Amino acid sequence: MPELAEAEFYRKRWHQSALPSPKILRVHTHDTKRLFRTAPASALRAALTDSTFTSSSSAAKQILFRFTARDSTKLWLGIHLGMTGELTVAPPTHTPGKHDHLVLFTAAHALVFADPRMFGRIQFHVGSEPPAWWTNIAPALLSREFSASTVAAFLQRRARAPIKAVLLMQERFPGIGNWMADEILWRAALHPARAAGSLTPAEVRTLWRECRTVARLALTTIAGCGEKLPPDLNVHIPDTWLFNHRWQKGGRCPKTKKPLARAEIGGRTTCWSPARQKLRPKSA
DNA sequence: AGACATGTTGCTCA
DNA sequence: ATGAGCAACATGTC
Repeated sequence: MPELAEAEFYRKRWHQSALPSPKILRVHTHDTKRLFRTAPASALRAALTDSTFTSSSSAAKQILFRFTARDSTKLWLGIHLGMTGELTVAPPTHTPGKHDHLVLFTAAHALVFADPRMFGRIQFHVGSEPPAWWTNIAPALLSREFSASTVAAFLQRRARAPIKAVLLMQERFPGIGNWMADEILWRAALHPARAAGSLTPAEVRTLWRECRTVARLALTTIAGCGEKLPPDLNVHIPDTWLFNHRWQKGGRCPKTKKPLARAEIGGRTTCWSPARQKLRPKSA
């Protein structure tokens, strides 16, 4: 389920387990074609073995783990979880399963990247400077650079596409995925099929604000505050969000209590509240 | 059995 | 050249 906040959740999970015992003793890889399409698995195994975990970050849907090799070379491991990727922690005796495509063994743990559908991606870089695949990620939703005017300009450029499709474009809305996009549009009271260019300046500003609010709420709710992690995903989402109702049969809008609608918009299944999100902008 | 899945990419057409 | 739409990727679940 990896969008922005889930990526951060999984990053913390690996980070907390790796930190006390940071030496990588052994590296296991499984699929070496699809997931490692930009990073040869053999080179990655050779470089990471006997390296030391140092730090980690997440940005958008991507997770970065930094290591230092024995000769003090810096190593950058990038993981994109795709649709079904997960980072878990197992005992050091863990026997990798069918979908465990990358496993890092320390003295205390096995750090497991599992991805049944293999839509994820593993990237790897050696060198003192951060790689382009990390630095090229668009400015975060919660950064200053993600401004209302930047959003407005982007919506103009994508004027004829449905706003739902535009919110999924990582080049401007890094980390937003299907559920976040629906949550944002629902809070902003904007119909997902509205053409991006049809939004009034006030609507654009509301959309911008709700992008930031949902990003902030998702991060604190799902990835937890500080270093305290919720035990599982999905447990702490309040019923006041659209999230808990969007896939339910006969689901109702938590604000209007009216039935939710579902249709394919922008190539993805979309859920919205017709009583709240109108196709035509309200006439003034 | 068949529909569907919280993502990206590469192709076609306008 | 740029943007919009869609099939493809690979596998599991309801």
